[in-house]
This record gives sequence, structure tokens and C-alpha cells, in this order.
Amino acid sequence: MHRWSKLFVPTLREAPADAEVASHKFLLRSGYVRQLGAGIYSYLFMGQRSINKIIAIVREEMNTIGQEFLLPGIMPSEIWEQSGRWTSMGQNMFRLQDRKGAWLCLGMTHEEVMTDIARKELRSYKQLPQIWYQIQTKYRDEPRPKAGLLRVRQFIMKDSYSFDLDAASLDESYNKHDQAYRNIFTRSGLQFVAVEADSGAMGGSQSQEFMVYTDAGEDLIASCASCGYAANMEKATSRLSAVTEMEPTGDGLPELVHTPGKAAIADVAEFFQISPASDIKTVAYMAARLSDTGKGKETVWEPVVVFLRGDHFVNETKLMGLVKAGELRPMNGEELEKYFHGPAGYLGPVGLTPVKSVNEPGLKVIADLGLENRKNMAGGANKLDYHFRNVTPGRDFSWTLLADIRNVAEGEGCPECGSPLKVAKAVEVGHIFKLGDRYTESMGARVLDPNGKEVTPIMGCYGIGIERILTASIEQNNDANGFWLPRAIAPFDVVVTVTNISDASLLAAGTEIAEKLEAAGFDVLLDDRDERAGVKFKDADLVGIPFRVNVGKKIAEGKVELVTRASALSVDLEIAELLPALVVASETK
RNA sequence: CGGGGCGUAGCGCAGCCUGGUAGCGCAUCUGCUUUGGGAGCAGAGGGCCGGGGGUUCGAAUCCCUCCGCCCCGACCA
Repeated sequence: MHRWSKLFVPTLREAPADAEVASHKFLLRSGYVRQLGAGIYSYLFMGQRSINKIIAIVREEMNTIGQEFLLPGIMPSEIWEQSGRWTSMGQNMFRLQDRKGAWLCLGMTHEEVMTDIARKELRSYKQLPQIWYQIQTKYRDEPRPKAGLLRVRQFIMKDSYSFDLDAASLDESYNKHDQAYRNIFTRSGLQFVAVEADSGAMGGSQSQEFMVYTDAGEDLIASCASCGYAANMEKATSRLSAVTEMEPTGDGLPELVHTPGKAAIADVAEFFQISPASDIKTVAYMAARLSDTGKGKETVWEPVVVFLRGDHFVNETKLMGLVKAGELRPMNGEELEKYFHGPAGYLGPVGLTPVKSVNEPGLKVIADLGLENRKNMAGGANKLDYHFRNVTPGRDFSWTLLADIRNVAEGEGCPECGSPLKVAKAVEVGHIFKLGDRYTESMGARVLDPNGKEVTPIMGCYGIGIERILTASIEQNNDANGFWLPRAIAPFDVVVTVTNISDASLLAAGTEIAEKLEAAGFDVLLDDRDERAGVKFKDADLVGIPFRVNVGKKIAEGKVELVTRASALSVDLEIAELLPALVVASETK
């Protein structure tokens, strides 16, 4: 049992001005955390207690499938050079030199170290599979830390790594994590969804994110209420309803039309009296690709042009994956002139000569699936103040690749069942990922298979953001007065508020009740501060504790109040009824 | 990195435009009263006005520069 009068719980009546999202405000106001720098926070008593509870859940579930390690937080550059990530990680990695001038980095993830252990120690298929995990601080020099603990430069991550002999075995390791993660997030009291995720340009076959819906989130999730389909916007697809095609004019071939000043999609659509869905949107990029020039790898910028329906938007994550680009930027005027011979606003597909494969150097044209089987569309003529009509994809222009390259939009048909999709913001709390041999191959991890043949084990990696579980929970459970956490991750299960400690009998009764609850297995905070009742009620509402017991004047009738923070419901109970009532209440939470 | 904003007491802010040596609310400390939803009265303490440079008789205020923090976009637990 802890006595509030002896603790350091610096609550704030007002939120600091630079706190924007609910969890950030409340973490500060409740005295859970204090900020040291951009994306760098100290966890105080209450925050640390909550984090410890989250870690305990994670550890317990992970121990059912894997073995806990603790790897170094600082490491030499060599292993990162071997995996090729010393350069590809770029600015996100904190780098430093030791006194001898040797380069080191702070750990932002631990594939390299785990693989280093694996390659030095694993010799036989008989040692596989392995699942190794750790709960450890990660350092990432985020370009933009924000939203309190949601996006920071130092955070605690549970990261695990599996080593398997073959794909079937990796499936098992992956599925074990899937189940463990579901257990963890369920026990943490989060409303979450598992979604299909983008695997990134780094390769890897399958990837799933665990998301919690909240407006503070940075991701967009498309989901279907009727069949359960859910995917990150980076990956989501949809069914489109048919578009009524325009009637062809003249001989039905592309016809040049004078469209002075009609540069925007909406203007063009209005001019032709068509829906934007019948206009072809042109988006021109330069894409940075790592290219093997024969003498080492080099970044080259190549033109990539996307054509899609006028009412659709390019999904740059999908695009980067398709053309294997590390970076995209819009073409500048000079480049537009070079590849289109026309100005922005009047760009179009007719007359371009795309290369045949995305691996070929030269102009790559990606057409969105929404253009498949369409006809008689409008599109820029690559000439100032002119558009074509009667443009039929496939007949009047060709492409390097026909692919899903657009963002799905709210209301479009679910790819599985056709029901309207919903799009909502969410925060990522976990990610599971099949890596394949990306690291084991480059770093030289090999084992002998049953036939005595040397093979490369394949890996999976799996992460959980510890603080994000806390943050997401606060985002899901707050009101004007503060927040409430599920008992499993709250710093205390119950706060016993003695309304007036100058009444010695009240304090004695409160202390006795607190001790009894503690003995029954609850984590109890006794609010024995010399404050007015109102102050203590306000603080209790603020700091995330799910239950409160008020010990006040009703003690004269042998009664106390049990207040459930989430519902704000209060019941008067005989002291003897309190414990059983609390047991019931905390189980239904 | 691009765009926007902000740095004045622990927290929230005013003062800056139009230079004259810093103020309000909350918090803190003392005393009395009060004691179930952030109490009342009386008194007190607390500031290199983010750092450096410049203009000026004089700078929180004007100019230059650096630093920090927040928000919006490209990245991820």
C-alpha cells in the first residue's frame, strides 16, 4: 500500500501549452511523465508503475513462445555494414565515435545483433526453430517527434526474432507471435485490429500490424464492418463501381480539343461535362533507386509517371514498392518538358514511350487498375491549353505496369465482400513481419540441414511499442477530467480517498480499508493528503486509476462509496460489502 | 528537411506594434478561518524576459545570429 502524502505525483491543473493530443496532456497533468527534450521523456513514479505492468504482461505472454535476452543498446558499425544498413538507415540512426575514432550506433532495432549471435552459435537444423526476444530501450533520431509519447526518439520496445529452417516453420513462429500479440493487447484492455501491412521496400513476404483506432494516430486504416477485412492504407485495395463511359466522337480516335486555362481536373471535367472519373490524372515523379552500376551501388533518379482516374489519389508507398524506389519527388518544370514536351496541367499519356520493365532504366509508366478496360476518357495532350478526348487506355497509350497504385477512399467497395469501406485513423502498437533471409544471408548465418547441406535460416521480426500501449489506452479512455486505465495496466487498481484526514477516525477507517484491499491482492493507493476533498477527487479522476473508494462522512453509518472511474457510477456499500463488490467490478472491467 | 508558430516566475498568459528597467491568474511559503468536487482573508518569497552580438543615453520591446520547443507535410514501435 502506498500513501499519497509520501509520494511524488506532480499533478497539474492546466496542461502545458505545447501538449496537443489527449494522451500527451494527461500524461503530463497526471504526473506520469516529464519532458526532457524533443521526443525524450522521463517516466515518473506513476508512469513507471504503469509501464512495469505492461511489461509484465508482455513478458508473461512472450515467455510462452520465446526466450528473453537483453542485447546491447550500443553497438559497433561493423555488423550494420555487413547487413548493408549502415548507409541505408540514414539519418534515423544515432551515430557516435569512441575515443579511438571507431564508429558506433545506438540500437534502433536489433536484427543485426541477433543475427550475429545466430551465425556464431547456430550450426544445425536441430537447433531450430528459435525465438529470441528482449524488452529494451530503442533510440531513433526521428525527423519529427510528436504527440507526447506517441512518437519519440527513445522508447521501450519488445522486439523478437525468429530463426527457422523453412517457410512452414516460419509460418509457425509467425503465427505464435500473432496469437501472443492478440493475448497481450487483449489483456492490456485495448480495442485493436490486426491489419495487412506494407512490407516495405526491404522485401519480406508477409506483415501484419496491430492497430488501435484513435484520432491521434498517424496511420489510416481501411476496414469493412461486414466481413472484417482491414488493411493499412498503404496496402488497402477496393472494388470500384462501374463508370458510365462517354460516347466517342468522330472516328472514335483521340481528338485534340482546345481547353484554354483548364488545368485542374475539376475544370477539365466541367469543360467536357464529365465526371472526374472519366478524366485521366497524370502525376509525374522522379524516383531515387539504388542501382548496381557494376562498380558499387549508386543512387540514380529516374522518371516515373502515374496515370489514374481524376478522382483518385496516388499512394506513394505502393508506388515506391512497385518501382523499388527509396525516395520520390515531383518532377520539376525542366523534367516535365523533357519527358512530356508539355507543361503541368496539360500532361497526358498519349505519345509517351514507356520502358517495358520497371528494372529497365528510362521512363516508367504505371497505370492504375482503375483505368483497366476503360474507354473514351479525357486527358492532357502535353500541349498548353489542349486536351484529348476519346482516349482509350491500352489502345492509345501503353504502360510499364498496370497495378493498384491509388489510395482507397471511404465508401468504396470492400475487396473481399463489396460492402462500403470505412477509413479511420489508428496508432500502431505492434508489427509482425516475415523477413526471410535478408539478414541471415548477408551476414552469413548458415546451418546444416538433415542432408548435411548448408542452408540459410530464415527470420521473422516482431515488435511491440510498450509506451504506445499506455498512450493508446489513454486515447481510448479519457474525458474532460482525466483518463482511466484498465486494471491490468493502471499504476494502482484502486485509490482510497479519505475525504478529511483531520478526522482521525476517518483516516483510521480509510487506512484499515486500504490494508484490507491490499491484502486481498489489489494495488492500493491511500490518499491521505492534507487536502480538501475536492482536490483529492479531482486528482483521483485525473490519474488513471480505475476505481475509487471514498471514505467520508457516511462512515458513521458504516458505509463507503465505490466509484467506477470509467462510468462515473457510484454506489454506497457497507464496509464488508466493499471487497466482494470490488472483486466483481474489477473482473468485469 | 520544407512550411507555420512560440520562447517573459513551477504552470497558463499579458506586456513587444509605439524602447524608459516587468505584471496577472493558478501554484509555493506563513498565519487565521474552512473541510464532499481544484476554499476565503491577510501577508511573503520567487524572473541574466532562451543564448550571443548590434542599434540606443537607455532594449523583454528594434536589428542580426545561434539554440530550443510545438504544429502541418515526407518516415515508424
